[in-house]
Amino acid sequence: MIDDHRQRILHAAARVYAQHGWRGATTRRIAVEAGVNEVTLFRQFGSKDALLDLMMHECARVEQDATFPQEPVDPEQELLDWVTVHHTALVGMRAIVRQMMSDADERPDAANCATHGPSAAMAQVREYVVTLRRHGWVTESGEVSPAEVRAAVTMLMGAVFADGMNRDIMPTMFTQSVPETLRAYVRIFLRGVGALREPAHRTARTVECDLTSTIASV
Amino acid sequence: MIDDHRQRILHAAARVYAQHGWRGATTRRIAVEAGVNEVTLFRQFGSKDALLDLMMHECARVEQDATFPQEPVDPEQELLDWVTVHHTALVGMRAIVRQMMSDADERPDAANCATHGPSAAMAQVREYVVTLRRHGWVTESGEVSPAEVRAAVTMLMGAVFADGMNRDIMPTMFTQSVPETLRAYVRIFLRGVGALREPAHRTARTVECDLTSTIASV
DNA sequence: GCTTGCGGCAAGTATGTACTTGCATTACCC
DNA sequence: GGGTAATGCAAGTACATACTTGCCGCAAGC
Repeated sequence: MIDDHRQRILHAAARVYAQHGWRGATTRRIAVEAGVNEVTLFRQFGSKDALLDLMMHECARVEQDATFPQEPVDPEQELLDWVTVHHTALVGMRAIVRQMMSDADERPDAANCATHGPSAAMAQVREYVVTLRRHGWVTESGEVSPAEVRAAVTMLMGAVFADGMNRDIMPTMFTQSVPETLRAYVRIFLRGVGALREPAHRTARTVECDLTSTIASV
Repeated sequence: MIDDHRQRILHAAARVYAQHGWRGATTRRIAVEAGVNEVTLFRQFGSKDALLDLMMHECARVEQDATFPQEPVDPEQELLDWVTVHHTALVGMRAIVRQMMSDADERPDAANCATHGPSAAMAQVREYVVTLRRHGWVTESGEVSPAEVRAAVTMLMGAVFADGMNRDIMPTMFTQSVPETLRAYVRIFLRGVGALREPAHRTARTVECDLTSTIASV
């Protein structure tokens, strides 16, 4: 197959780029990594820049298949599952994302590629929060402003992003395991947006924010 | 002054490195940026690697002077002030931090340098949370586990980090202004750790997590 | 069987980069 | 005024990188 070579080169380019960045991803290194002759690389893609541009666009086309249910049943678990999928994906791509972020100045395409995934994910969570509200899981009363709900989504995404990106190089900042931490992120997020254990219109129960103990103490 | 030259070169190296990374920070570019002859650079520092290593260590020595009060009075405002200082500092350093994170693989020193600041900041917040608890601002009852409090600190730091690092290249993820967003982060954090509006031992009042409306509805 | 296209191989070109050397200039200290 | 140390300048060395060219082998299609 002809495309076999092209794919192998593209994947090799991604690996080398993830490790060494744009300048460090030399045609020689990519060729060695792909197990092909360096000249083949130029014959197939024209130039190093064209190859790396193509690699980046292919990279941006990768789609997440994590979705939220139309009808929320257990928000904490659903959010945790979703966050776990994205965290795992991010950890797998963190090296390449780091390179893209540092190359964003000189290669605008890199920024676009790195931005694509997170933006789509963000939109998903925002939509899920709307669903939660529609189903009565998120309180509508003035206690939590809509602006704060939006910021909460940003906060959750930012925390997951920072966790996935930095956990390996800043071990002192992450003393707990990934699942434990992610669950805490989700719980704090839900508490932050005033999500209830049960939809408000079904049963008027206590707030997730552990009203039980508080009310008991009052 | 002799050191005038050294300082100018070091600062120029930092600027060039922030924009182009290790490989892109060529001795020629640094020399032009510093307004000195390229040879001077070698005579002063020996080699490019020695110069950049020194620059990084100087960079890591920069200390934050933001502190928390011994006696918390208004946790939301105190945290907001602190977070704002760090966010501003991070935004000012985001270019160089991005480069350090992507160079972490090849230059371990870069990782150390980039890690130093955040680690110290993290420790400060952790300590402040302990202070809050000691002064009765953070509930001790089982509603929020200590593990979750620790994760909340990580979450807050991660969100601030991600905000400072990504706001410029992912504008779609940040629809609100910086002060607005930071305040929301802090409020969600406080709600997440179960911080009260008033210390528990002074007045048994409602929880920040808007118990007022909830209790009223019960 | 012959063409056609693709890939490997060897060599070469042009440019950039790190770093060196030798010499002239300048400024400061005694 | 002379010695000394730092700097600028011009040139050069050694190596890496992006990219080209020409030749050869090979496998598939007609």
